[in-house]
This record gives sequence, C-alpha cells and structure tokens, in this order.
Amino acid sequence: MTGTTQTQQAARRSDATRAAILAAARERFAADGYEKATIRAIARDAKADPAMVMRYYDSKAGLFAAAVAINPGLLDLPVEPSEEIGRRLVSHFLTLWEENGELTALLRVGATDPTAAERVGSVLREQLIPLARQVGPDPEQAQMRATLCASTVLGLAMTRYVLRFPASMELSREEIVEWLGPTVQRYLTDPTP
Amino acid sequence: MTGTTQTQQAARRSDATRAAILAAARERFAADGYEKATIRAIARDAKADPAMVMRYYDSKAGLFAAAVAINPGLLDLPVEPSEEIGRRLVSHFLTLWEENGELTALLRVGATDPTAAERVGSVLREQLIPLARQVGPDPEQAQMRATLCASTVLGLAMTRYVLRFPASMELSREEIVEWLGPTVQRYLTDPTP
DNA sequence: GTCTATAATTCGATAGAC
DNA sequence: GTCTATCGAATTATAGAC
Repeated sequence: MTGTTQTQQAARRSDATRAAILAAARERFAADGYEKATIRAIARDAKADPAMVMRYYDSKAGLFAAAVAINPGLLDLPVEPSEEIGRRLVSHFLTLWEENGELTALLRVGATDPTAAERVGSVLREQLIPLARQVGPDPEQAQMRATLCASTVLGLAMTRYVLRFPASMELSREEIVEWLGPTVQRYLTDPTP
Repeated sequence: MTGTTQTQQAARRSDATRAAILAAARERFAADGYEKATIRAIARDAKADPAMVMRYYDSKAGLFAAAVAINPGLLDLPVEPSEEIGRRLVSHFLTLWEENGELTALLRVGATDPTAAERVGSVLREQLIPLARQVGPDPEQAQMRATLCASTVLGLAMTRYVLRFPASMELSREEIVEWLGPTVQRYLTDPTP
C-alpha cells in the first residue's frame, strides 16, 4: 500500500536517503577526489538536502569515512589452490576494482590525504602479507614480496581507473591477467634474484 | 660589492624570488596536491609576498604549469645497449624520480586533475612507446607493451613516493632494479603469453 | 525529519599606495 | 618592484522555523 502508518515508514524513508547519499558520495569521491567533491554536489546527486548530509554523517570527513568503509571480507581471496596464485590474484583484484567504486575513491584521495593513504596500505597489507607468507619461500621476505605485488596491482589501478589512460583501459581482462599474473607469481614464489 | 648600480641589480633580485617561488611551489604541490597547496603557503615558504606570485605567474594554474614544466630531454633514456634494457629503464626512472620533485607533484595532482593526468600519460607515451617499438618483437604491440611498463613504473612511484608505504620506501635501489627489471624486460621483449 | 537562512572561514585575485 | 588592503566567490557547518 502507498499510505502506511507513519511510525516505521519514517525510519525507512530516512534510511533510503541515507543510502542514496552514501552511494552518491562514493561516486563523487571516486570521480573528483576529496576537495572537489562538495557536499552540495553529493546532496544534489542523491536528491537530498545538503543539511541532511551533515545531520546523518556529522561532517564531510565523516561522510568520506562512511563512503570508503570497506565491507569486512570484501577483499578476501580464497587461498587454494595455490597453483596459478598470481593469475588468480590479479583476476580477483580486477573484479573487485570494477565492482566497488570505493576502491578507486580511496586510492584517488590517498594520493593527497595521508590518512586515506594509510588505509590503502593497511588493506593491502592485511591481504597480501599473509598470502606471501603462505606461498612464499621465506617468511621473512613476506613483507617485501607483498609490497611488490601491491605495487603491481596499484600501478594497473592507477593507469586504468585513476589516470584513465586510454591504452590501459583498452586492455582486455584476459590480457591483463596473462601479462601481470606471471609477474605477481614471480614476486610471490621465485627465489631472490 | 654589496651596493652596485640599481638598473641590473633589480632584475636579478626579481629573478631570485621568482626561482624561490618556483622551488617552493614544487615542494608544496608535491607534498599537498593542487587544492591544499595554497598560494599563501607557497609565498610564505619562499619568503615572498603572495601578490608577487600572481604578478610573476598570473594565476595558480600558471604557477603549477611552470612548476611541473618538464625540462626537455629530462627523461631521455639512452637506448643502447639494448641488452638489459629492463633493468636500465627501472634504474633510470628511479634516479629521475628522486632528483626531480616535479614528477611526484605531477603524479599526485594527476590523481585528481585530468589535465595533469594527461600530461603524465603523454610524457610516458613519448618515452616508452618508441622504446617498445625499437626493442619489441611487434611494432603493433608497442602501445600495449609501453602501457604495461608505465603501469610498473607508476605502481612503484605510487607506493614509494606518493602513498609512502614504509615497506616500499625501505626497499633498496638494487632490490627494486633486480625485481622490477626483469618484469619490464618481459613486457618489452617477450612474446605474447 | 526536512529545509531555509546564514554564520564563519578560506582562498584566489585585484586595486592602488609607496 | 614590493606590499597592504580588500573584494568576491565558494565552502563547511550551524541555528532555527516548519
């Protein structure tokens, strides 16, 4: 029915605009970065009032934090089978990056904001260091090997999703996996050169 | 002598502050990005008046353009000998990035500003595509291979100089060359996987 | 819960005295 | 050439009517 009782309907209505604001914020932060993405523009996209954004998320910083809060388990990569782990990791990250706009937002803002930069680092550390420890030859090298993998993945994310180089955007998913997969595989498992 | 004639001394004085402003601008843009680097702060660093910045460089955009104007030939990479080209290219870019703060500034601003992003792309294209055409097996693949190399170099620059991951900053120059060199070598010369 | 009006800052840019 | 004073615009954030 269209006209139900007000008591619970009101709560639902505010939840809907909350979600709309959050979605609009993710897009704007991903597209424009932190400074250029204004609360006014985000509210306009979400068809809400700018004052509502402040009411729900306290401040612009609070809104950004909520917009790029990473769903726990979002980046979890199944570890087995460990063969072809390089290709599977690249493929996994490609999917994540295309399905979750908050990753681009976080990386783009991280280029200017140290707090966001640290967040990018912690996410990658939590994902890649355990992996490197598991499949690598020497546990003491896990941090270094994870860093090399992070650099590989972020390099692609920069050229393809942040800087948007046409030549990088034209690469097919298969091409990327076939070229970068062996690179990551080597960083993870090969003996020190 | 300390008190020379005014006519030419005046011109020299203004040139000195011009240079000081430009140096301060490079540091601020590299450290904070475009929006956060204010003309007031840059002028303070250069011990100059904010109005002088406008007088010399017209606008903030003009100042940024001058600050990241790339010296012609700055990135020129000697092509021969073509053996070990991967390691030499990585080593070359490492040196450039550590000696020229404007590269970090350009990449950091490029993360938010499409114009700067295009500048990063054009610089890399002009450098890497001819190289890929020269040493690669198929001229038609030069653009793709150059893009893979750009992604590799920019990934390292991001983790090391922009996001400033401690684990990436701790890598020695030799480690980076030994790990990334063969990657770039493969992207440039190996047959399609 | 929603929106209007506005306060409080900050910044780029300009005008003009010296 | 140099600096003071200030304008005008844009932003986040708040106060309060409805």
